Amino acid sequence: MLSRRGITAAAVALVDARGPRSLTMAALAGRLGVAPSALYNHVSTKDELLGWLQDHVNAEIDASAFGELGWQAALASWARSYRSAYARHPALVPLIATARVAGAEHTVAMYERVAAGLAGGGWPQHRVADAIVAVESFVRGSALDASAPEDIFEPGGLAASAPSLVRAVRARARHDPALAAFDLGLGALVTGLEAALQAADAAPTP
Amino acid sequence: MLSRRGITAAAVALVDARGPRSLTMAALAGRLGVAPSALYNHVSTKDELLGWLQDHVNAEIDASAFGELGWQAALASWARSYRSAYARHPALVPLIATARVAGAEHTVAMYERVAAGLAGGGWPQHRVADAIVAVESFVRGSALDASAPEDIFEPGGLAASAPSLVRAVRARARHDPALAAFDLGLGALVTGLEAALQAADAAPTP
DNA sequence: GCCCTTATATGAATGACGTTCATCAAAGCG
DNA sequence: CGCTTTGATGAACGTCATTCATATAAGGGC
Repeated sequence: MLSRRGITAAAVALVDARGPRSLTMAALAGRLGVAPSALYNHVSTKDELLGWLQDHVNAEIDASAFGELGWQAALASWARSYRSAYARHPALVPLIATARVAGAEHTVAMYERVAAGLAGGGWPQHRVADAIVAVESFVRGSALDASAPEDIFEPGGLAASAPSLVRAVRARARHDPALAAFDLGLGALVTGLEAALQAADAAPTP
Repeated sequence: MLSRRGITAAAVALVDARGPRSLTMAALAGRLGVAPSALYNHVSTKDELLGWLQDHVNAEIDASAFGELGWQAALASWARSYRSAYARHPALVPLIATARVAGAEHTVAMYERVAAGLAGGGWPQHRVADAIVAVESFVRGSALDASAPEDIFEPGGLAASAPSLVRAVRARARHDPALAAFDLGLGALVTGLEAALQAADAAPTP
């Protein structure tokens, strides 16, 4: 029988195997051996299904480092796991990147752990959400970048007008350049957040 | 007569006024006083049109601070302008965030200026692209965040299981929290990148 | 001024796709 | 053993991107 779990798993498998455009209600039903209309007894809309997919991927994110490590290392560990989860399903990224859902079970649980970790690590209450959003924005943007074609920076016919860009792209690391950019940015972000926290401690606002 | 310029302008106006879902080839043609099939004499696919829209928004981004200011301030200025451009068209974000196009005129020109600015500011050639991607990922992620509904963090029925999250959300700035998160993250990113550059200068890699 | 080429608009048609609905079968329960 | 509920079915609908044969108008060479 159909279930949220089974539908979600089939959808993920379908997208992983055949790409984002192949996720149609008909194809999904086919993979489940069922008529398309049968899906609507369990999910009310395709957008809702996309929300399920997002929460399913978010469930793979490991935020357990909070409590074991300092907030800096834990935040970095969370961000890396976050990125890995999306990198494991690159074809899913364009589908779920723009679909943000409130109240999804695993997603809320993840935020809770991060928020508790930051507050416990000394972050002032009114900056916790901002810090989460900042890091999450970076991770999601990086996931988007990693799921894009690799030749994004190729200037094509405009190469002559963009010599510095061409030089920079040529000098880039050949192996997984998206990951190199992520590591650089994540390290910078955590370093900078630590500096911001210390500055705030020195001159606290009521 | 139809032109790329006119089609792009009409599409942007349509999305700004009526939302992303309203951008259909039929609606766009209607706004231009023309039959839908006429559009295909000028644009070969809707995806290509989305690429035009992205380049059009990117054309609004101001990267002129490079050369006038130090790379840190210039990078921050560029990022802020980047975010503003997308914030001016929030309904466009979900349409163009995932559509990355290589070789778009204004986009390449923008990258060129940033790459030249970073290289001129002392960045080693092989890290320039990574720095650009890191900042851009953050900005695009932030744009995605800003275009999402504001109640994303509301845990709904799961509030009882997420006390730290609820506290953090309640303590957030009431006025434009997405901007507060962006400012925190951007400041941190630039600070951290400066530290990374200095560390690289101290121990250079061949 | 006339023909020919080229560029562009048109309207009808096509094939996906998401979604709805009346119908039907099976399972659980008294 | 009948009733109710749950879930599956197949046909239908409306929307959409895209194609194509056709028509029209403009421009250039003679």
